[in-house]
Amino acid sequence: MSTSPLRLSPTECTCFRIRGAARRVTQIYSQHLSPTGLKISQFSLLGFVAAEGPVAIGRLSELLATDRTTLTRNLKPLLADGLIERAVSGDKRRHELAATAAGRALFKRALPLWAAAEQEVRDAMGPKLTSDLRGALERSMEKLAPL
Amino acid sequence: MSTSPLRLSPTECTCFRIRGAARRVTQIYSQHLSPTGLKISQFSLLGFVAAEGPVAIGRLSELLATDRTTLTRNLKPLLADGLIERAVSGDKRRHELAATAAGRALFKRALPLWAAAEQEVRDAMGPKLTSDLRGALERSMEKLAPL
DNA sequence: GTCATTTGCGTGCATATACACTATTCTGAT
DNA sequence: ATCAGAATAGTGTATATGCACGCAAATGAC
Repeated sequence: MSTSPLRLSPTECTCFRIRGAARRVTQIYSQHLSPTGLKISQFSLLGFVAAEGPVAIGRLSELLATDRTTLTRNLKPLLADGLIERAVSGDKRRHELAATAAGRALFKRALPLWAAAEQEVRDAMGPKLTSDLRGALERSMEKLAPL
Repeated sequence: MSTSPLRLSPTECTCFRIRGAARRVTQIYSQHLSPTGLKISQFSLLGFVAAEGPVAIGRLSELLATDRTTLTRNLKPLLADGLIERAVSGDKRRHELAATAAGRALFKRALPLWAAAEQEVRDAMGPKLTSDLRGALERSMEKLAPL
């Protein structure tokens, strides 16, 4: 079910564009979050673990749309810093993850900094573009979800 | 010049969303480009170097909206594979980069694979969402450009 | 109960990303 | 001519990303 023909110009590459935008946005959030020592990925990861209670890596992988093995490594600094802890459940293969008290406290401290980053982006782009971008991203993720 | 108040839900984080979409889109392009041995970043990098003729890293950094030091490392495999070569110009600080014949040939071979990836994304998302997303990304990059 | 299969994870390897810092070269003021 | 400062690029360190592969535990067919 092919659509219209494509203008062959790698400068217009959707992948290039979205990666560039991701880099730029990441920088903005990183600057705001830097006082906490958390990277934006760690902030998201910690937030999901805190919200989902004890959760296995495989489940997190689905929630975050991130490769399982990537999460294994991204968890390392958070485990080392005592922000997240693991426990084994009945199924000894499964490694349940939960936020520690320190982890929840740090996330709470980071929340306003995250909000400031979000606001900076919103202020720079304006409310319409902000909502357009988020809508397009959300719909794209639905359409592009792996089988 | 603050806009409307913000709903405090990291699940709705713009950065999280755009990074997730970038991951997914990157996977699609990578699969298509894999026969060439080029990653999508390398494809873009090679394309820009080929198009811009001899170009310095600092200039590439602006064109690609990527940190200069990131480019230094991303160039390594391309230099090692003889796809790009460096030369010193009059200014001995500046390292001019140019695509080799092999580099241009490989890029030419990669182009249809890139186009297929672009088409797959377009087919999955439909023409309207594709154009909406690209428009939003383009405008976002303008608004978020660093000072 | 046994064993092939499935499931859940971690590792090895390679690339991508960027901040802080360093080294070299050029430029302009004196 | 000299030298302070700007311009250009690389390195050290740390995280992010995912594919191929291997390992152990659970499951199901018999």
